[in-house]
Amino acid sequence: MPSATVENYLKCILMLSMDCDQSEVPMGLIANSLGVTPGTATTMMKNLQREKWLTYKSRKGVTLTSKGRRLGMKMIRRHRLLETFLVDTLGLDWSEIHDEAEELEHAISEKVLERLDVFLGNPQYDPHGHPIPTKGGVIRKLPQKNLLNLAMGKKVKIESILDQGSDFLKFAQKKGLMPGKLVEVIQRDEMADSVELQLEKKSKFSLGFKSAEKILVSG
Amino acid sequence: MPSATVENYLKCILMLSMDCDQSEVPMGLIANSLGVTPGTATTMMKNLQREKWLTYKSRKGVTLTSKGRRLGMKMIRRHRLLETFLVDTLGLDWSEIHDEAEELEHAISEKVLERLDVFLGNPQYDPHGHPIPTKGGVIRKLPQKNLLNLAMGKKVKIESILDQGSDFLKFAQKKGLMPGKLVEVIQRDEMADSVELQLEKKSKFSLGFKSAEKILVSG
DNA sequence: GTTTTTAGTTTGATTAATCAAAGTGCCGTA
DNA sequence: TACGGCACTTTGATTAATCAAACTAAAAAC
Repeated sequence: MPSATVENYLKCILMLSMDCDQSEVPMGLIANSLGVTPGTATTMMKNLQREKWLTYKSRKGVTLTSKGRRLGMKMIRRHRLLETFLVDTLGLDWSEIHDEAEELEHAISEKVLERLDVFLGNPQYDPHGHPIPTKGGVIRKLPQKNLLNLAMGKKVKIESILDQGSDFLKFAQKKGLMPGKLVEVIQRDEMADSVELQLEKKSKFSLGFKSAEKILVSG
Repeated sequence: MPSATVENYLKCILMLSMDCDQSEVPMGLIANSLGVTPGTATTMMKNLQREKWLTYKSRKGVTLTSKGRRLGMKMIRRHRLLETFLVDTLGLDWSEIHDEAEELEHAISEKVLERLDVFLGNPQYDPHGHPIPTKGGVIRKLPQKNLLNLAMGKKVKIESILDQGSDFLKFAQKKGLMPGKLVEVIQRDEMADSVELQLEKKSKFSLGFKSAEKILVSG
């Protein structure tokens, strides 16, 4: 059985390889997103390679093996199903569930997870709009469009929020930036580095480029 | 934050002190019930003493401090609420939930636990009939009567099963020995070391003394 | 094409939890 | 009161995960 630490490394590497969209993930990103020193990451990569979770090329980065990808995907599935449970069943706020799921995902067994999946009605997306991988490890793609790269003056539907931080999520909720809501970009100011938004039945407000990029939309 | 290991030691010591009904718990019992060597237990006790979870007297045993008792009780509460959830909500078999809860109890936060408690309707007993401590750490006493020390020829209600082993629980379920069921001891054979039982709408069967002692009853 | 910077690697040490095996204190029996 | 045996303690070693800090390779800047 892989330790919780191993599970975390593999989930992290899989997620990084999914957004960078290239299989070789550099040390720096890994160390940074797990909050460990670069030396720790290097040492760990060698151990993970020894156990065939990934292949490691010195000063290049790592690539998951299929065994590694499978475990990483399993962890994402666990995490997102747990988040869904915490919000839908227990009624927790979507800004406070990430850390809870982060712990529980290492403790829940396959059997309990599959029961939970049935209990929740086989949800496709978690409360933040992130796709939940199937048991077999298949995951839907996220939309490419966001509030920054989008054509102005068109009403679109919010699909997903790419930030797990409690502060950002609290803010997003207050403003109504949640999956399913309709929104229109009514202005874009390159100098001010911000876009102006209009949500249905809400007053206008603006969002910096960096934040706007985190809101994925469709339609 | 105490580690999962510390949580396990304290829960174990509290449970031992509750059934031996004397505060000083000897090393041997602890090492044995946690499956570690005596040396490991001794070393650990010194560390736990350093952090004020208990007091340790060399070659005598340990006594929990109130801080230690509080944590131990919290773990029992978590364990039993989780078992209740696994059976009542997810529909797992009562023989397979102990080990699942054993893992989850270290990962669930206070906040999630209290939500779960509300969701389950503040249950008083877990699926095996064990009392669930309150949030404040108060726990009901188990009945003293069991199928061995009981007067014969009297119909009594099963309250609790004192064995977490999957095999025994599967057997008990098959025979109908579950909390709430009515049972009568119709014979007792000292030589054969067994009692003969009659459950409502079931055929007679017999149980060894050791097993009969594990079935607590009332009435 | 050097030099500087940045990213990554190595090394030596630490902490928590464990074991095996050698050592010790105590209790009961003779 | 001396002896044996059992319960407990000590010691030395191991494993996983981590860090700080010294080191090195490769990429960027000049």
